[in-house]
Amino acid sequence: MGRSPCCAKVGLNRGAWTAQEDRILVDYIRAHGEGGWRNLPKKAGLKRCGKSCRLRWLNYLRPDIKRGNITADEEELIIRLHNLLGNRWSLIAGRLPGRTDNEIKNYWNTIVSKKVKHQPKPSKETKLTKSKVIAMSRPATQVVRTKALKCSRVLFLNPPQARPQVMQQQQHHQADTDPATQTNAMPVVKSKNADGKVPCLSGGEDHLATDFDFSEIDLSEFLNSDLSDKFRCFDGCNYGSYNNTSLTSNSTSEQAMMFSEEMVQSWNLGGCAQDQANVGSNVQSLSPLLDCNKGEWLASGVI
DNA sequence: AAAGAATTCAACCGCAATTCA
DNA sequence: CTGAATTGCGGTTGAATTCTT
Repeated sequence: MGRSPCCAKVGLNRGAWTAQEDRILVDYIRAHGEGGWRNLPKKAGLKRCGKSCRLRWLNYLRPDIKRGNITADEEELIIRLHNLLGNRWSLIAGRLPGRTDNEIKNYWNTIVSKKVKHQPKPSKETKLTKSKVIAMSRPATQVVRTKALKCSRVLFLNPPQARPQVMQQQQHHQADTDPATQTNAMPVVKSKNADGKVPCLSGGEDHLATDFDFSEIDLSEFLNSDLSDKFRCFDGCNYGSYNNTSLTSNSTSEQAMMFSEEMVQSWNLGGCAQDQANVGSNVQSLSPLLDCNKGEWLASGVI
């Protein structure tokens, strides 16, 4: 016996939604909340398939939908995320508040893919960030992952130990409460190999930042390679605590984002320009890959 | 101004993943 | 544990709109 259809399609409206249908759907969801899509049309009095109602709500009627053109910053982020994640539109949309997966998918298919296709390879003189170079110089078809993979462990870069000059700045600004100028305590995250045999990506415990060249890591390639399975990630409960953020295996993706962003800010206080660029690029590249679902992490390419 | 071509994007479809009984 | 029901996702379609000739 095959799967039963999501709804009886006979007698249902199809095609573009009318203003009246929109109003009925919005009113119903305001009163009863989201979910129960299968029975929603009958209860709300709509001659629509439940799936259609869900799609209409998520892609168009939701109050937090952002209207207007995609900005240049958003486009850059889309390109970078697509380079890392492939056509996983919902994950990409999750990093662009107010944008829907459908919108981003359409935008990519109509605008960005053409731009990337016709993008000339950057010359040595062209000043581009590492992420831009990665995004623009690779074919869009390199990463093809149609579904997120669930993993039980997560790859995480071992942050460098605090540099002396950063520690001084940090003490200097300790009483500063202005968020625009506030500096944060350096994160101290120790790698811990469970059996001591599997190498940690950072190169081992107490590895100094100066000994570790972030520029040698191409995170997206790493995550998509067989190597990713051979490296051990942090297996302790606590990946690090920092300011008010503690990153654990139970952290939400928002906390992971905040954590990585704070680390970038903090690292950017010290080190040479190249260090800052490399660290920022790698950590920011990593954060979109992190997602949390009931304590289990999702990461592209790491199983 | 009109016709055809090209583009855009909302909506649909089928399948996979997840939840539920 | 199993199978059905439900939800979510990405690919595709086609009507509406815009552009070009």
